[in-house]
Amino acid sequence: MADSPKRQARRRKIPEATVSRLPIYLRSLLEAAGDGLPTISSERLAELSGFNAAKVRKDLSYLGSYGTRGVGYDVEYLQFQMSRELGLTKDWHVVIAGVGNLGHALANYGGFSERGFPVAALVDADPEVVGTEINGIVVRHIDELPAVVAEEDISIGIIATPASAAQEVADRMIDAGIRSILNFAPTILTVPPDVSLRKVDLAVELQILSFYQQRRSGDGDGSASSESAGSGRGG
Amino acid sequence: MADSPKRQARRRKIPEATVSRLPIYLRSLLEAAGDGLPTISSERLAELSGFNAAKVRKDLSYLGSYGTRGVGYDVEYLQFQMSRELGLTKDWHVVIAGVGNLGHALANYGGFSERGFPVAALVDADPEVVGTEINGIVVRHIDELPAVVAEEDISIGIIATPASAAQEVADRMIDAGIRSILNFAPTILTVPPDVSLRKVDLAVELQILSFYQQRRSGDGDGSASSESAGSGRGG
DNA sequence: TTCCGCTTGTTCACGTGCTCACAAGCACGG
DNA sequence: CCGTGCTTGTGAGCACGTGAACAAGCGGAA
Repeated sequence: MADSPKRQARRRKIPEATVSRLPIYLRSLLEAAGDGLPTISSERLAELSGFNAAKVRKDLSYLGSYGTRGVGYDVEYLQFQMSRELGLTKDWHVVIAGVGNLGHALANYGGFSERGFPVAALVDADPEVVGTEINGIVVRHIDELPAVVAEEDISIGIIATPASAAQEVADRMIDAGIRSILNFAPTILTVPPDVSLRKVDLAVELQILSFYQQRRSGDGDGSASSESAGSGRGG
Repeated sequence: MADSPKRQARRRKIPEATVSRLPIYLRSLLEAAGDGLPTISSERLAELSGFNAAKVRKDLSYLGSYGTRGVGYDVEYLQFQMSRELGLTKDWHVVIAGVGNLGHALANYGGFSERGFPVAALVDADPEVVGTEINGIVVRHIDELPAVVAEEDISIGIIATPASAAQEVADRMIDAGIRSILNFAPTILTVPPDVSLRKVDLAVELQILSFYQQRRSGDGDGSASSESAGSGRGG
């Protein structure tokens, strides 16, 4: 399907805040598709995704004019366009570095493959675990990373090592050609500007919750709503 | 130690973006404490935490004037004040709902207790797993949640169930008196405004990485750095 | 005491993101 | 064909977060 030349706004830069919401919209569309309705309004999509309708419309407008006024958005078509934009038309192979508690769980977690991110390899530095098999994948030594990346066509690296090893693992991943890294280790990583880095720190999330709970207990103040998606719509 | 009455800016509301960075600063301070230096400059703290010095100073100023011009911040004192502000002077007991792959891993993950969030209870709906023991904790049935919360003095709930069960589990947690929830299920939860909700969606993080990688491959454009907190930061 | 170097705390200007409000535009009925 | 109802797409104003720049202020040296 060629680009419809209606508007030239296509392919312009999409705000970071919008990008972080696109996956939520996509998930909501999948839900909506189950209802059998051919189209969906921005208001309904807002309900499903936990944002407000105006934000939904503005976000979707960055992708192009895929809606029909008076009707809504074609569910299937929007789903396709969004998948394409997010690069989900192909699978992205993932390597997990560090097969401790967390790495082990991630390797067994089915949610990745389901959503197009199959775990294709596991690496670790401990000779004790190298060679063991998890969920059908044999753990290899981290020294073999460049070979593993090439063989398995890896694009994304997940760091699930202790904090002390994280930076070195990141460096090795980058050397091996990986340009997208998801870091679970509770430490700050430094990467070149052409590498995308995101981090998930479980303890930090709990500490943020702790802050607001503390405030609520201490003050008589009631403002404690957190952030994105899901904060209470009192309805 | 009573509040110094120098400035009345104490106890003012702290921006959400700043709150999400406080745990990072605190972690950096712990690192810095290992160096033995009694004080730390905003520049050094910026280096350790991955932000810039101006942001660090502004963030810290929300907590009060705890620095000394020409010298820096007293590491130990700042650490104490920040812990107090984050509510980390006491342990917060956590219950994990859903003992599947992820819940199991979280229960075994030592990082929580270490940082003041001991996992005090596990609940599940599956009679098959109720009664089994994980990391010294016996899994109880989710119907017992109110009793569990009372007995173990639980303040924070972690949802590690399938998406389909997440909303009901959240409702039950709130009924049981929990006011802080961390959601790992890939779905939008609705909670009353007096409940804090944060979410971690692993697949979403990968999809965001996928977006930037896709862009880099497709376009000749090289802008892809991320580094949000949790929204997100985001961060 | 006075001067000097250093680092904080704060102010200001800017950019990004969010919300509101409404014109544009499509489908459908008469 | 034309009017009506409904929903998108977008422009403008506003709130929030960020970065640079600088005055305020502390400690130490002379």
